[in-house]
Amino acid sequence: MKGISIKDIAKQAGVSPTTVSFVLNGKAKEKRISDQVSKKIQKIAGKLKYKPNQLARGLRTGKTKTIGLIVEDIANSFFATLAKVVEDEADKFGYKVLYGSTEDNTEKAKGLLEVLKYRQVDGYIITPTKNLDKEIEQLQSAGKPIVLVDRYFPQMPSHYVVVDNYKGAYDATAHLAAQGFQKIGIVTTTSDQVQMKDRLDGYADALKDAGITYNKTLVKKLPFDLDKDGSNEEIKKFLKTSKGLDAVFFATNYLGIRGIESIRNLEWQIGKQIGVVCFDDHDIFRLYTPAITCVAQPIQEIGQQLVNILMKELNHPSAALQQVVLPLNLILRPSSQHNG
Amino acid sequence: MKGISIKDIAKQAGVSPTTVSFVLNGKAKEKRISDQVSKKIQKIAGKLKYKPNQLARGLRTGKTKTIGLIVEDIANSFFATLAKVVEDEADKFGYKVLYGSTEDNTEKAKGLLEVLKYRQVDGYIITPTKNLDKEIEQLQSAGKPIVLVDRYFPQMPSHYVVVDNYKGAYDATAHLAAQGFQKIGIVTTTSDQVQMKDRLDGYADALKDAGITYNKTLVKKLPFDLDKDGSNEEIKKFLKTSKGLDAVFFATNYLGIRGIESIRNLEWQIGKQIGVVCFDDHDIFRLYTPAITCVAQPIQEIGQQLVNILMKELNHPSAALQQVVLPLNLILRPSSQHNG
DNA sequence: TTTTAATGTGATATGGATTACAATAATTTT
DNA sequence: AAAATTATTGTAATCCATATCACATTAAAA
Repeated sequence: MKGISIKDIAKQAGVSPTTVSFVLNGKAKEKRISDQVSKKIQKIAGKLKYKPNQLARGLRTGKTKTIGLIVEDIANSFFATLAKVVEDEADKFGYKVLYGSTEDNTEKAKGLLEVLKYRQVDGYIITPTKNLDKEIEQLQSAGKPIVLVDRYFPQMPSHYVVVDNYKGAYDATAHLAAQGFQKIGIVTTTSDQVQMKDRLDGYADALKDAGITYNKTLVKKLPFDLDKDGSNEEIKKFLKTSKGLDAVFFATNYLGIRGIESIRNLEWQIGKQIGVVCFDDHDIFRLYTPAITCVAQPIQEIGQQLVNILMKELNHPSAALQQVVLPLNLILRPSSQHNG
Repeated sequence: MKGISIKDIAKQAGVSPTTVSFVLNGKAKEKRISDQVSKKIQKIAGKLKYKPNQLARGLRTGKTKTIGLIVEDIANSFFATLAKVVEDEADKFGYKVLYGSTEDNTEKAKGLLEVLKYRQVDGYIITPTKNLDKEIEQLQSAGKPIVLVDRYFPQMPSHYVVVDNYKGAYDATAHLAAQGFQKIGIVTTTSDQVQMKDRLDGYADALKDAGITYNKTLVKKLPFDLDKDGSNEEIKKFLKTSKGLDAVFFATNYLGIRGIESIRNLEWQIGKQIGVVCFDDHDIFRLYTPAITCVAQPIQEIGQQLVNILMKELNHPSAALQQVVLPLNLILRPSSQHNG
């Protein structure tokens, strides 16, 4: 029932707890513990299957070997997959993960940060919400390593791993234009954070470069917390009232999923009546008929980079900012073929 | 940088740490601390924004206010959604969640249990793998509350929250039969754990009750760790070589997703050439053309029950076993309409 | 031979909260 | 007025690992 403590080992080995601690923490050489004693302690620890009490160790050292993962929504396939990668990678370093979803709500995010803070996680991987920069800066200046993901604050120095949202959106839109679509709309979120802003900019610039005039009425913004049915209504209304609209770019995976549903409700033929491209891949996009062209994020790579950067910062904090922008992959499928 | 400790409050209030502890833990009355002192302490604690150090508290009390969540695969939408519900529910009680994925691998599961154990989580929610019963029993007899989910060990007493797999599979299969399908196959996993066994039994009994002979060659079992491409090959082979097969029941959501992909690769028309029903709902099933009939799990309810039972056991351990079997909901869609 | 240095290990304080027990002051009882 | 209660609060031990400093012993250097 009770755990084996360092004292138990010390008693059995006939040495002091200090010596045991040194040996088990690999400081035997440094602290000049004799090989004899060292081996004896190792052996006893092995026999008793000693596992250090992480609470006690954490209390003393201030390190909990735990990282906090704050995502927008763990139920979203992108973040769920990311969580899995992060879990696996962190495990390689002996770290566990405490997670939380913000629902894109700043108050909820602040709450999560606070809980994680007084649970003393060693470092954070955060998908920040709007206005979370102050809290993040506070943590940073308290010496806590933080790596942002999916988005960041342009005016605030920080480590981050993001994707090239601008280019992704640009490529997606340019592709639609190249296919001959003329009136290309975008369904995005009301968020004015950098990742959405970049996507919108990419969309706008691609239009411009294709000689198509940017038309404000073809930009539909939906709030994150609008539910499925509400979104569907809004999207349907947008599609119906945008006369001549022949293609849409959905700026997130869940908007894409809702978009497909809306288009289906309207009984429009994707590919024939309306071209579709979506940001972020998803099983649905691959399997839908017709399959949906998308801009795929390298989730595996994102997760690995996140954890690697965090571990580096935990072990050898450096002044240099690690800012990674990963390329996206435009996957062509029938949904964006004109007259397909 | 440093946190506010109980000592800081004690100093400011001019009392001992003991008194502060009593007051902040709501034991003021019980320990007969005067209202005056009590209020003063509360006020100071509020002003300093005191947050107890969970490590220290955990070390002393043995309670970490953390629960371990072990799922099969956090990237799977069912488990991801469940994780979110569990997170939200646990939060209501002030608990945080440490999670891990087993990949249906017993060794990995054992590793997770061990890590969670020496991290001293207070309780567990576990999707057990095969042969994990011994480890679970050990934890139970060490007094750790455990609630199993999705599956359990029939010969081992434990708390659990599962769904009525037998009836779900029965209803799904019976529905196919009622629609006039004659040669109904099932694609399931090689797992012989109870949830899969029940699904297979439900399938078999429904066939029998419909006067259809159970045909062993119409049962295709795939190992969990077979990758997407491998599964697709196997499923295609199965579909092609089962002469006269006119409907399939996929026993898990990921098998269903792969099944749809396989059928699509074969260029068969779901609904027309082959009826399809799947266990577990998914965005894809709702949106696919034709939409896929499925047996939907009440994820919200599952998560709530899990956390509620766990909290009850954490606070007032009882001898009674909480064993919840939730009903499933057969959602009819075009994929299972004969000649549809 | 004496001093200095190296070697190997232990005693103790620390981190922060909880709790068994002790202690003091205030009140009531006899 | 002395004794017995009761009301309030404090002291110190505890959970366990770790870091600092100290100490004893032996070997090397002066």
